[in-house]
Amino acid sequence: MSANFIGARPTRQRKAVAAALAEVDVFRSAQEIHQLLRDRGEDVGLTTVYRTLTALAEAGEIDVLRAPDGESVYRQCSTGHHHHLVCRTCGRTVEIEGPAVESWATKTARAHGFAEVEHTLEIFGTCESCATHPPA
Amino acid sequence: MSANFIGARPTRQRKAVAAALAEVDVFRSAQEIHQLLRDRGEDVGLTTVYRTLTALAEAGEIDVLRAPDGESVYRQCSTGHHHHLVCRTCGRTVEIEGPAVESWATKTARAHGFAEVEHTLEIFGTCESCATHPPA
DNA sequence: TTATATGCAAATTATTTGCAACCTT
DNA sequence: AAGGTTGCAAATAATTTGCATATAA
Repeated sequence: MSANFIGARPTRQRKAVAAALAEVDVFRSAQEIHQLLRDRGEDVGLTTVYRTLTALAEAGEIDVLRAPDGESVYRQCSTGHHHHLVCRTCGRTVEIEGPAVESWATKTARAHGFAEVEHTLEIFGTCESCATHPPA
Repeated sequence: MSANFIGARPTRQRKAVAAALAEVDVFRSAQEIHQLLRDRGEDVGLTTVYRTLTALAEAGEIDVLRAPDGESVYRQCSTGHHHHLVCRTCGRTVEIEGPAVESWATKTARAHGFAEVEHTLEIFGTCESCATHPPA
């Protein structure tokens, strides 16, 4: 039904943020996206970038992750439950699934008397490309 | 060899922080620990609490986690690799192990060409006690 | 028109750092 | 005495909020 847009109004700035997210398979922070748009001449206020990302995340259209340094980073992902395999050097991300892990997590939690179980799982490593062509 | 202490000097404030950590099986933020010590009359500067927690974490004596709101929270854990099952209501934490998940994570990452693989995994739920006696 | 969206500036919050005074060895 | 340690105050940094202005419908 709905276009893949945010609220009721696909404004220039919202389209710009959405477009930036659509281009890469890397988790990006609000600050990075803001800078990226600025570099290409698309001026969007930092506040608006934050608001747009928050809205998209709440709508479930993008995934949020906490970078190890505490920044929130965003990425456009496929729908449904999945986890991430992230290159700690270039940030390239692969979506992965692990049905066995899902059931194990739920089972383990229940065994300890926990209900309404959720979990987070991220895998970090160095991707082949980064291992081969180390950064400058 | 080493006592379970931090740097070279077991000062009053470092002991106080270590003691506070030893008392509970809950992840606590620096701010919370600072307040807790203050309440019991053990005055320790917030800066020192931060520094002590950071040092303990780097020494591997405590675990750090990012609370969903971005705060860093700390807890004294057993040594060795493990994960956490955390009650989202009271914060009570159970340490869990999942050998199958470990190998799955590594295998999956390698299959995608990733090396030097690490992972993070936390399970959240509502513990029995909190489900039974809901908070005020 | 009219509610929604934007963006600047100011406020918040968590954490870090400069630096002088202090305490442990 | 000598160097690690402390803590206040100020500095950072990411993110949020107030509010007047601009804009999509």
